Formats: sequence, C-alpha cells, structure tokens
Amino acid sequence: MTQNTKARIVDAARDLFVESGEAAVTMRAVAKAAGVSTMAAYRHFDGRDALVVAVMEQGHDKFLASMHRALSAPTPLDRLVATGKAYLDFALANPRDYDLMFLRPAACDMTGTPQTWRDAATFRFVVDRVSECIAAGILPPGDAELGALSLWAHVHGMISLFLTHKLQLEEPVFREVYGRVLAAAWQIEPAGGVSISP
Amino acid sequence: MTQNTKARIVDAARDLFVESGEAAVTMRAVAKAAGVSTMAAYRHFDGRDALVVAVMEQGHDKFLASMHRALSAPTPLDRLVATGKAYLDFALANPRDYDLMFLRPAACDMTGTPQTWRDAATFRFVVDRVSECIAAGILPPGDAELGALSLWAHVHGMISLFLTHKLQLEEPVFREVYGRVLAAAWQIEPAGGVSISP
DNA sequence: CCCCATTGTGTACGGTGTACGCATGTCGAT
DNA sequence: ATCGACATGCGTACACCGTACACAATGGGG
Repeated sequence: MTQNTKARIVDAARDLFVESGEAAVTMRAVAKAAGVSTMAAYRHFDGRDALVVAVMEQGHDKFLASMHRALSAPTPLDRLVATGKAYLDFALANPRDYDLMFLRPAACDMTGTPQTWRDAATFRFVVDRVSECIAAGILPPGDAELGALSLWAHVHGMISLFLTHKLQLEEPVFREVYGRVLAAAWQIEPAGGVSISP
Repeated sequence: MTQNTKARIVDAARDLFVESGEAAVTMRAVAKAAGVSTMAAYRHFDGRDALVVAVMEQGHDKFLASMHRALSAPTPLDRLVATGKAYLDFALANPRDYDLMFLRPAACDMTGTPQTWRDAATFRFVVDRVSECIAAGILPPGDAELGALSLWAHVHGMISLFLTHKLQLEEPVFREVYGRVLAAAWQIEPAGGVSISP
C-alpha cells in the first residue's frame, strides 16, 4: 500500500500547513503526524520542497473544482460574476492554500511544466468566461486573453493585499469593497444585480 | 558608534537578501558579512524576523522615493501614468524587495503600526494622483480611495503574477501587456499617448 | 525455497535560531 | 583618579532542522 502511505504523508503535511503555517511543515513533524519514521517521507518525496509542492498541487485541484461550480449559473454574466465570487470564496476559505499557490515565488519553479499560466486550466476557465461575455455583448469586444489576465490580476491583487493584511479590513467589509471594485471595473450594474456576499 | 554597527548589519542583511534570497539571510552569515559576531546582531535586533523587517522598511523608504519622482510630470494624467510606471520600474528593478514588502504574509504583522494601508504614505500618494485626475475630469467622479485601491490592486496583481513567474513572460513583453491593461482599465488613450516602456 | 526490489528505519552530520553568562568598553558622579 | 552603571560585543551550548547513508523488514515472481 505505497499509495496509502504517500497519501497519508501529504495529508499530514497539509493539515500541519493549514493549521500552523508553512514553518510547521517539517519532515519530522509530518512523519510523526503520518505515523511513520522521518525518513519514510523521503522514500516518497524528493525532500521537503517536493512535499510542499504536492500540497500545492492538491490545492490547485480543489481550487479548480471550486471554480467549476460557477458553471451552474444560467447566463454568461452570471457565470462571470459567479467565477469572481468562487475565486473570492476559495481564497477566504483557504487562505493558506491560496498563499501557497499564488503568493510564494519560490515554492515551485514550474519551469517546463505544463503549468504555464496561459495553458493552466484555471486561466483557460477565466478566458472562457470572458469570451462568453464578449460574445454575448456584455463585455466590449477585445482580446479575451488580455481581458482575462486583467481580471485575474485585479482579483488576485485585491485578494493578495487582503490576505497579506495590507488592507486591514474585516472580512465582510472586504467582501463589499471587492464587489464594488469589480462591479465598477467590469462596467456591470452595481449593487443591484451583482452580489458578491457569501 | 552603535548606529554604525547596526547599519552595517542591516546593510549586510540586505546585500545577502538581494543577491541570494531570503534563505541566505541567516544570523551567522549576516554577522560574518558585517564583520561582527553572530550574537552581536541580537544586541541590535530582536531576532531574525526583526532584522528582515528592518530590511523591509528600508525597502519601503526607497519605494516611496521612487514613486515621488512621478510628481515631476506636468499634468495630472501624466503623473498618474508616471506613478504606474514608477511602480512597475521599482518592482522590476528590485524584485526581491518587492517580494519582501508586498508578497509575504508573515514577514511583518504590522498590527497596530501606523502602517495601516489607508494611512501609508504610498497609498495616500496614489489616492492623491487619482483625486487629481478626478478633479481634472480625466477619471470619472467617484470615491478616490476606492479608485486608488482598485488601481493598486490591479497593478499589484499583475506585478505579483509576473514576479512569481506565473505569467512566464519575458520582461519586455510583460511591460507591454502591463501598459495595455492599464491603458484599457484607466480608459486612457491607448498606445499613442501612454508609454510604459523603460 | 530463494532472490531481490520495494518500502521503512536508526543514526549521524552540518547548519540554524537563539538563550545565557561573561568581557569589554564608555561615561557621569563622586 | 576611582568607582559603578550601562551599553555593546562575544563564546558557548542547546534544541531543532533537512537529509545522506547504511541497514532491516517485507512480500511477490523464478
């Protein structure tokens, strides 16, 4: 049952990470939490960094799944707004994962991986939402990739400022600000039709 | 000459940080580079974290100085664009400092400090640029603080995606994308009047 | 049954942050 | 000039970290 042990190790790592931060993810602590010897972890992962990357990839999977729920909304605009809300909800519900996936520079070099931004499933998802809205005349015509990048940067910027405590806002206040900024940026009917609250 | 020793220590820390990354900033290495014993550093800083915070604060000073150069532009719009360019230039010229100042969540708790985002000199600076442009009719009327936050988030988002290698773009290409996104977002005459190139 | 690849382990080494106690100035009061 | 208080610097020691290495258990194919 090698898979089982490997999964237990990465789960233990994730638990430690989520509840105590990256510094708490030491090979010794993870191994002890997983109920194996310290060096057993090295049998499955190429060192601490590789273990952290495994946690990160698990986070990306959960993230993409969260985003996909936005597809159930009925109209292109609803889906775009739902995507923005899903992004926010994921980040606020899993701040440590978000940090690991999007804030760290060194966590993963991802050079050569198919994780190129433009090709990443998450980015394609946003491009599709934007294309949909352009096709429906909700967003002005233009390069959907550039538009998606702009959106993503905007959303990511706000969330990363909030998560790094630069904004010093309470979460409900931040949700409201986030909604107002996006409504204005997307030229969408403000408060009325677009709600970003949980 | 206590100040001298303290300054030598923080300078050594910054040098190590800039050229070799945060992991290279160890108390022993810093002390050796500064020509003092390891424990001498503890006489001046409350531990490694405090030393890193000192490096960060030094970075903020340089950052604000860079932004202020945008004031020499003649019109409100020029000053706003110059601010965006100064922000970009600083981040690209000092990626490690930018990382430390804006990407790390834990580097500094800054709870209770006057470093509240809304009060920070850097944020006030952007609010002033936006207010100027609203007053001049270049930007539509609205809450200047919210507009400044939106702008900052947008700019910060793009830069942080680039610096964390999520975009996989070469720097010149990124500069061009950055310029196009901002021109579109600010509803500013595109390519022609607004150049973001170095 | 035996062989051997896979999986798990115990030990050990160098590096890290930093607590503790001591040595060395420096400087004002006597 | 002497003394004491204080600021500054230093050496040692400890617990913890990542991880290289050699070894033990295990379990399935010849």
